[in-house]
Amino acid sequence: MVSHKVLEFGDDGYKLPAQARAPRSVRKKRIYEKKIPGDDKMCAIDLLATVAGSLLLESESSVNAGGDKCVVVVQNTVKKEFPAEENPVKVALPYSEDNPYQRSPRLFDNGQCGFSSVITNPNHLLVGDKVEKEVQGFSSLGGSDSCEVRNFSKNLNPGVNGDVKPDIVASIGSNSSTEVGACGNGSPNGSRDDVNLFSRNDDDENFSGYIRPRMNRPVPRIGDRRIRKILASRHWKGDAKPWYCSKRSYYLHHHQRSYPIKKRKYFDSISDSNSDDYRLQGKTRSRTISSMKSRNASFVSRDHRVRLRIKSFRVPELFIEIPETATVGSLKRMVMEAVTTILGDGLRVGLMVQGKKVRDDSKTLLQTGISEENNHLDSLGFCLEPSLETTPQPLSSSYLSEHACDDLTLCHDNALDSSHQPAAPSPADSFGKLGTTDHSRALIPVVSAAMLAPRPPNRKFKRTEQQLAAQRRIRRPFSVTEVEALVQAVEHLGTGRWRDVKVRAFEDADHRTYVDLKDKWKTLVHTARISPQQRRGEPVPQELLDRVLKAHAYWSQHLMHQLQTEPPSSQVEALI
DNA sequence: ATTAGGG
DNA sequence: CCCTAAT
Repeated sequence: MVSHKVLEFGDDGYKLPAQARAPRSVRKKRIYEKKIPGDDKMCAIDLLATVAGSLLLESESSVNAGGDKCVVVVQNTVKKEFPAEENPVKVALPYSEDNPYQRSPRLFDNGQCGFSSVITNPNHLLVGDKVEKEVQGFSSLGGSDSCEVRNFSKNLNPGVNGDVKPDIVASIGSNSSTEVGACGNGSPNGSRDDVNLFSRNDDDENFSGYIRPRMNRPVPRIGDRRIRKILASRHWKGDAKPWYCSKRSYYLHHHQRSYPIKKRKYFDSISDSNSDDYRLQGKTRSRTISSMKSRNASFVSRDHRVRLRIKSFRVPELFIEIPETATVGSLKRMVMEAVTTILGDGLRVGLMVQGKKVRDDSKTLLQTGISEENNHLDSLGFCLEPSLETTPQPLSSSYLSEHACDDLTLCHDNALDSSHQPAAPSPADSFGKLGTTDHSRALIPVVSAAMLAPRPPNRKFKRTEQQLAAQRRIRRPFSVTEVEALVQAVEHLGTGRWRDVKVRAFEDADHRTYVDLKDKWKTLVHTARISPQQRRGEPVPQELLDRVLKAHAYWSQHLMHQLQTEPPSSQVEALI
């Protein structure tokens, strides 16, 4: 097995750090960014089967919560303290004497940092400290060996069938008391044995990536974009060779060293694979997804470098309150229906490595740190999140789903926080309850209108520098080749049509947005105006800088003509 | 979704 | 690169 751990640079000469930020969920996919169909989709049925299968009544206990009901804890949990007044449950629930759901058990979320749902008797309303108490009680059951990862964002409509938006973190491995990822630092080593993950070298492929500005080079159009890219890469490989070595050495000597110490760790942990390599992406991604499709799936395929075995997903912490007189069968049914409801709205998979969400689907596993050598398996975690595609429209829906991931991270930080400040709950997202119409049959989400209000910013969980850094897209200096392509495009299109510039010259460079190009042009103009001594980074040929100034001047004069039309080629020629 | 400009 | 305001 050969692992690419040595620093290497693609033909375009720069290294891509491991933690390139994925597009935030908020960010819309760029229109020119093609999606690979079915990529991050999971079959809800599979998930349901999976989760349902792994649903375990790990600790079961009767808690005298008053009346004739008993409470069952479905999973271990570490108690999260939080101020009662911030407990969303305290918000008055739409319950009244004539509430149609009164006669039915209901299930709701207590608003803890993560998922926790309770099925209570009718007429029983948990409020503030009450919930706090019960939670405390449960936590003792779970012991200290487990930190349950949970986050269950619900979007519920008052009084009617609503949407349940689960954000479930699944555990990897068979150690049922160990959670990995989001909240889970409880048992750092617990999952190791249960996650098989190793890499092998693929002889057939090399993983250098190539930025390939299209410039005027026609690319053979084949249906599959990826294929096209592969061809493009190979095509360029030859062209790029001549300057590969010098580029590489340049970056070794200058760029790597010039990186802030803080960031340099990236380099150490990155694999050699360049994230610009399109070839790698489909493979690893689909592998990860598919491996999660079946419970206890084992992957023994030799065709992939990384093999993951995910024993099962785990449902979030789940509290159930049910009358003692209820039958075991009804309890089972209730749990099943609850899970079904949770999963009903469609899910997608989230990946966490060392407590940090990996949002960028285009990152390779190696870049993410998922490799045999540099594995972070201790903190490798998958979670189920509300599927954005399937996400229903109701008001808070988008809000909740957008922040579901953040909550996980926040939970994690809190779990790690020794000071253990009262964990501010996420008032809105974790709050909700499920009711049943006819005696533990269909679960009907119910929610108060207060839930629909946007969640106030949580100051206690201000994003840390690290988090912000992780969010930030990685810096990718423009290569001379790219600059050349950019200059040429601007010469033709002007400085106000960055979208066109993007399509024209950088369509295949997915990491270059038109904003990036615009910004680069801005800096290019600036660079061209300052003395060579003040310039930093890879030197841009003076010839190009001259063209930059020339084009900039030209288009400054011809703003009116910039509408839609290119200047006569003669002028362009003259421009160049 | 794009553009423009400040940070 | 990020973030925003304005289109």
